[in-house]
Amino acid sequence: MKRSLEPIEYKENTEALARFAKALGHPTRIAILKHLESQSCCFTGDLVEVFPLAQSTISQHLKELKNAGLIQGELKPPKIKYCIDQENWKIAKTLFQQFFD
Amino acid sequence: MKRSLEPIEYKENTEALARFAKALGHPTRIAILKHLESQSCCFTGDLVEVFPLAQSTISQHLKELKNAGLIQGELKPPKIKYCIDQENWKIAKTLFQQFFD
DNA sequence: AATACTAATCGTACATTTACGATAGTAAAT
DNA sequence: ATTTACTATCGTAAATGTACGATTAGTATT
Repeated sequence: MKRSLEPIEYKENTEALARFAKALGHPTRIAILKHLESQSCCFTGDLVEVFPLAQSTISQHLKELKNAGLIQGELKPPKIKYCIDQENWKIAKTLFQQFFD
Repeated sequence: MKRSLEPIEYKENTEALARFAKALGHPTRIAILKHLESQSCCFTGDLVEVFPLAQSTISQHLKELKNAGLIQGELKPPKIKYCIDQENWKIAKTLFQQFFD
């Protein structure tokens, strides 16, 4: 490829919205977030039982959601309790609201 | 890979939301949609002038947005006028609203 | 019929994503 | 100090995404 270096500069909100959207761009991650919303929190193991996916795959999806800032993990040894990151959740919500008018 | 065949079945709304989110998961496509919202409509050529991307790349992004149902193209020879697909736009808006409560 | 204009599609290269099993890490309990 | 329980990370394979230039296709206009 001859991918143009010096990547395009978009407005910060555009980049942020795209990042959130990308994180939401897989049904498993949507389902995980819905689950977190209803349960308010849960452990990795809970999800592994709910979804027919390998533990490592679930963990990978959780990592992406965490990187996007949509969830946060709290050490509850030997488990890890994942919750919605309320602050960023609100930001994402606002961005999508604004975007759709 | 040993990708598990027989893909997971999610609720229709979950799949739909993920599809929309995936289409929104790139800053260029967000920017294109914002442009369409402000102009209400535009031609492919307009976008090629606005973004420092090859014409084929823009066309590719438009195709994805069209496949996701977010935009629709109207033949206006020799150009093609793209507009937001209001019906699906409303559906997407509702899905995101519901998702974020 | 030939030309001009616009946009889609093709072919290609590299990056990223998604999935898996296997392994490593961490903290409590024995 | 070992063992146990849970989760992250590594390594890998295949699919998908993103970008480009070149080509093709479609629709007036000449």
